[in-house]
Amino acid sequence: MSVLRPRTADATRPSANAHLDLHELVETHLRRIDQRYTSGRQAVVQLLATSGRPLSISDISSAAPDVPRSSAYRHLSDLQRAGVVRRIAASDEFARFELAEDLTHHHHHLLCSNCGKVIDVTPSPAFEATVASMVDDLTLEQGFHATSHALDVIGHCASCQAT
Amino acid sequence: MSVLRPRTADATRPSANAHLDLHELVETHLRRIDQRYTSGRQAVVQLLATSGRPLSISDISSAAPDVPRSSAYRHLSDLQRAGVVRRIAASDEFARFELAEDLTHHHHHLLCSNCGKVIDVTPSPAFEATVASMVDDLTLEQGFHATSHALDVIGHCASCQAT
DNA sequence: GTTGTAATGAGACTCAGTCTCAGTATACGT
DNA sequence: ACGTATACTGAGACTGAGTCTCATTACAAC
Ligand SMILES: [Mn+2]
Ligand SMILES: [Mn+2]
Ligand SMILES: [Zn+2]
Ligand SMILES: [Zn+2]
Repeated sequence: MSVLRPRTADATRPSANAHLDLHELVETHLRRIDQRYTSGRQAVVQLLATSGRPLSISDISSAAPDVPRSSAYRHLSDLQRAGVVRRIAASDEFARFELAEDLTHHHHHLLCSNCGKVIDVTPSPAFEATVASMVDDLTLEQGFHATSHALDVIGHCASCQAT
Repeated sequence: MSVLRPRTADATRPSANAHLDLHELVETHLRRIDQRYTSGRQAVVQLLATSGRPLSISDISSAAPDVPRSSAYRHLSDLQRAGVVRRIAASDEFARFELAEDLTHHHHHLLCSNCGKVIDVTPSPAFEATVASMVDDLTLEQGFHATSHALDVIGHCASCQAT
């Protein structure tokens, strides 16, 4: 039983709490590769789930100082192997991490080329349908097998436009 | 006068050779920031111009062993400052470099998540118009000022599908 | 409890990328 | 042609995000 994520479920509303569902799903994913859902991993997943944006290792370290850096790296890598976490490359030198789209929803990123900030944006279904068919076209003649796509918008965030 | 790129122009056809145009354009960009277009920089630009795909430092080093690594890094960084080169993050840990779209044309990338290979693909104008308007939509409500976009398709290249 | 396996923390280590500095090349003014 | 200022270069030291090792600890199963 973890202080970080008390799992005392409210039995009267089995599926009411999205957080419980998320963590149970994560646990399933980990179990599938014979891994346990320990408190350190829970802490990392909890951070990613509530941040609203991809987090760097520094973000994670300062938000959860009790999780050692080397463990945080390993947690993220294990969670990635389990299909729970996705690593993304931002405009700066630091990798960012977010929950896999299977556990959240498909979305894209605005990357600030000045400060490195990454902002989540969710496009309309119509947009996505268009993108998907375009991706098929691009992909076909190269003998390339597409598994996903990423539409990044590069520019300057609101705070960096003051400069 | 460089052995790497003889600039003896054929005066009878002033604009017939695209390579000459490219290098003159690069020189202009460099001059704009008080930089010279030296032979090492020429070698790097020549490689990027003829490769047909983004190159890693290793690619560049093995294709031009006479250019020291530290100089190659510096050339790329200087050329990037001059707006001639663009750095892109692939699926692996290694950065890739390509000529800026101002000097070539707008295009996108297929990233192999297995071997890290990057393939250039050029979408239709209709596609691009769609993407551009979608980008505007995504961007508007965030107070974000977009300067460019990148549509990456992640998957497995033809050679890696045999596995 | 015993045993096998997974997880952890501390810190050594790797290596892509950056920085320093002494020496060299190039442009420009006279 | 010469002097001067500034850009450029190569060698190698250095940085630091990310990885690996290993001794120890937690967990799950029987
Ligand atoms: Mn995201
Ligand atoms: Mn490209
Ligand atoms: Zn910013
Ligand atoms: Zn491949």
